[in-house]
Amino acid sequence: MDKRLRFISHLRCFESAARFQSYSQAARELSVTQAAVSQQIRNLEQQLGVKLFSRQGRNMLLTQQGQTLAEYVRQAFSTLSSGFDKIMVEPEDGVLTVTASLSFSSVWLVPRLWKFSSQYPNISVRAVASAQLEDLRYSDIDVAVRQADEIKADVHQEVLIVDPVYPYCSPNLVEEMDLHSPEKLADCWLVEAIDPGRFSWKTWFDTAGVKMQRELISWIEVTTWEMGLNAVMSGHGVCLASASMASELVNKGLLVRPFDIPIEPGLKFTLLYDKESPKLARINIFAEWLKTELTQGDSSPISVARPTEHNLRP
Amino acid sequence: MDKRLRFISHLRCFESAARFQSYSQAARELSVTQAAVSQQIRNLEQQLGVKLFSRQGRNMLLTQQGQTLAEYVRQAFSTLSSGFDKIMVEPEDGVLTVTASLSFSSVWLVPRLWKFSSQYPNISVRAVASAQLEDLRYSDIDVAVRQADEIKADVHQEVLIVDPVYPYCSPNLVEEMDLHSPEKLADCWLVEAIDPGRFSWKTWFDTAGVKMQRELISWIEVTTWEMGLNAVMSGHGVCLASASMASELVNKGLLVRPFDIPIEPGLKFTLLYDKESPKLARINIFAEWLKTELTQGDSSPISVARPTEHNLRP
DNA sequence: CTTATCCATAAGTTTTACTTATATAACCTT
DNA sequence: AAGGTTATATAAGTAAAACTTATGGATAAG
Repeated sequence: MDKRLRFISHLRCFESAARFQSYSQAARELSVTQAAVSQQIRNLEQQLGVKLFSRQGRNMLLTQQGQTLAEYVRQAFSTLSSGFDKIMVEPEDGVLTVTASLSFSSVWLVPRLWKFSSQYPNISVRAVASAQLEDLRYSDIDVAVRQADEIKADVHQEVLIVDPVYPYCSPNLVEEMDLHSPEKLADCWLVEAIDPGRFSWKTWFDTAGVKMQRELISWIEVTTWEMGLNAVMSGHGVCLASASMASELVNKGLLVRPFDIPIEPGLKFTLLYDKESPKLARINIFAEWLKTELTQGDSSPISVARPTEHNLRP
Repeated sequence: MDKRLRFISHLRCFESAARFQSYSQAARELSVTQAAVSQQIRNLEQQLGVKLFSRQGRNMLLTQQGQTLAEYVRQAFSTLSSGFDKIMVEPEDGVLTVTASLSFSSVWLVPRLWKFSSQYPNISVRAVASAQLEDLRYSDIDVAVRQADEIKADVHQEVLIVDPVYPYCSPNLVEEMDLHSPEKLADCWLVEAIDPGRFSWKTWFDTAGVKMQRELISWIEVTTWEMGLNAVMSGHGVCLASASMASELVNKGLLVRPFDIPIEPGLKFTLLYDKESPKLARINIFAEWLKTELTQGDSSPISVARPTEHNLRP
């Protein structure tokens, strides 16, 4: 056993710092402080008796010897990763833990899980609702589905669909309020998220070419898409929602889309998982099913206003 | 950065245990306790979620997955060792620290270092005398020369010579005591080490075919070969010493070998160094010089009794 | 010149890796 | 069968390593 392998744990810091040429960035990657990285590398240099980095202002450049070692370390780490991959593969069958927002979980995912289960009876899906993205690398959660324009996470990301966002309300309200033009919406209660971002009623009215006077409208504020949908389903105003999320309710005749005017680009649905997960086989099956289900789920609305001339849709 | 590399330091225990199929032997190799190895491997198995060993009575057999991982780890470690080798090579020039027994250091090595230095002026040798073999892997000592039949050490060993052991005394004593037959030695003071092992006067007399009566002989006990040589050099009796150690003194006419009857196999001189030392180039130069010097140093004695018929020498 | 960013270092804190002690099982010898 | 030896497993305790926090110095950019 090579005695120099006693310092093997230091090599993680070394390899990361070598790649970034920066201790701070290495520290971020490894989720430790800069000082920890600095000390580990100093320690490694002392033990090996070799100077691996030379400081150039704020950059840590590799010495010739540092470059040589970095190459070998990279190769060794790659070999180890391959070894781990080889022994850590789980079969397709088994449990899969999926996390998504409360809205998506309750409105979309959970109502459809029976479909997945009947198609893949040997895969058991456990749904976990969470407001934030959960850790996918170091926790026991395997897959996440999130709705956001950009997700900062150090895992694999895959856009499933970009879901247009339309107004939705109960069928009764369409008749009751005679909703045949976008302007008429100003007479209704409008349901809006506390922090809607791009998916605000203002954005929609702009898209529809209608001038909105916020102070003349009655507002209902909600914290989740689900709450919005639940509100309008019982006749309380009109809300904005993505087509997929509303599709089940529309299919059941509980909601209609009064105007076929979307906010686009719509709501991005992203699938996230750890590329190094031993459950990759299982995750891939779920991902395919999810993608299919999301794209097929956008069926035509039962009742909808015709497009105006400046907003033609195929 | 592969998150599974967090467990990289556990892989030392794993690889050793895999090779030995024994935690105890791994523990010995790594200089830790069996319990430490057991816990590290249990930890690794838990973290990876993979069973790596299965117990068969007193053996720890690798599972299929354990075997697979062991192969990858071996390969990765080999790559790292190569990397270390590549960056840790020192040039031929520089300092070399040599350890040897007090006797060899003072009687043989130090008096000859000027020869090495003039031949290799860019290599500076530092001689360290020690009663025991020093640690060559984790200390700053590069090379050891020891005299012993068997040396237990986890480093590279190379027999330099097997040096015959003869009686030596001052030239005056040969005349004074008329030492023309081995039997005459019983009338002299005999110098012997406290724990001579194979190199006792009894062994020599047996070799010479002379019956020794210990209680009729006057004894001087010494702790080192050097002390013995110093004693007889000043006329105090006869001591046993290896040819090389005595050669300088013989050449200078300070000692003679009264009888050309050796104890053989003689005293084994072994060179030891760490095969992974960055100073290998330097060590090899020193080793070659040492070997040459030791074999050339066994010159003929100035005054010696002729061999008897049952102890002919070429 | 000021501000921001980066690494180096010392001191303190937390976590990991180790040791010791003991239990259990397997193996060997008489 | 009994007794002794050898091997690993585990719990509790200890020591060492790895980390954090705080601070200083250097550099780069505005």
